[in-house]
Amino acid sequence: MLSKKCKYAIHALVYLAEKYQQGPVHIQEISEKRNIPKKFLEAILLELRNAKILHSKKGKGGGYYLHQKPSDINLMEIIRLMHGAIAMLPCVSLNYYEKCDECRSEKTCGIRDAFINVRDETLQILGGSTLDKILKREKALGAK
Amino acid sequence: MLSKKCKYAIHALVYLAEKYQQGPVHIQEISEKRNIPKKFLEAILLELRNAKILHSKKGKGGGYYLHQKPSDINLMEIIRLMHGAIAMLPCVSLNYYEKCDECRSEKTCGIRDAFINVRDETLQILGGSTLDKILKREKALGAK
DNA sequence: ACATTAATCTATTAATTCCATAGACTTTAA
DNA sequence: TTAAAGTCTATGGAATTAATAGATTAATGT
Repeated sequence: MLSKKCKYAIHALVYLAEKYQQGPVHIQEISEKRNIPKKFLEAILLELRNAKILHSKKGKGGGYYLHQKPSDINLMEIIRLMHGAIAMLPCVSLNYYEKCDECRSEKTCGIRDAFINVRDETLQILGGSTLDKILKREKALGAK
Repeated sequence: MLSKKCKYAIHALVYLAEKYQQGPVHIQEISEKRNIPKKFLEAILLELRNAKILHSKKGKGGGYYLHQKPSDINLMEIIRLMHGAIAMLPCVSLNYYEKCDECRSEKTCGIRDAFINVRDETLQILGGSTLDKILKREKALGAK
């Protein structure tokens, strides 16, 4: 299951995608509109900013806004950044690889194979889920 | 990421599949051969037994053994039992459904769709990964 | 009947991760 | 120069996960 942090990040980014090219949006607004604890959201947005997904502007009239186009930001990268590995086992993770300490030999492990397939399918789907697609879908479903 | 408990369960079951129809195997042996803390393993095997995946026999010559054929036990059911939901969001889980409290409306949520696809692909793969296939693969890869 | 073997049950503790909040500091615009 | 808003550091609590300890129960062979 994804962490709250990660879900909050996705919701916040979708919200910002909706306001793309409309100037900075402040934390307070996102926090209220999407029911995310403000202080927690601060930390999340900061991290997204350090990852160059968001830009920010301090002071009056400041706030956060997307650094990239909504069509260039996808769920795969958001999840990797905010949650960590996407794979179900550390030993099949591309970005967060670690040796499974309960395994004897990766070469002869019959279990990894299935999890490699799961990983690849998952990356495929999440990598193709961009913010603009999510937004389009919400509009099609009638979200206000 | 899967919990250790779940990984231990998978390894123990593969070990027992290897000894299928060769009589009860005791906890101690599985624990030693697969580097699983004995006491922790006890609890795991007990749970698998309560779920009718294993049978047990007490006393001298006792131990655990598969209740079903290795071709009838797959990773999907093991994970659901030992780890919980397979979906990445509670609101798209088939067996552990819960409303996402940070979401406003499931009907108009543009995010769920991708996670439903991930879930379905994952179930497909894990559901087809049976103990006997895992064993065959290990033999093919040259595990002793 | 008895001793031994091995699973079962009940508690408890330790470690880790996750979620959330507090408060001081910095930058920017009006 | 004052108010608005992001930035940084630190901390606390809750929940979950991992592991251990000790007593009990059941089956088996002699």
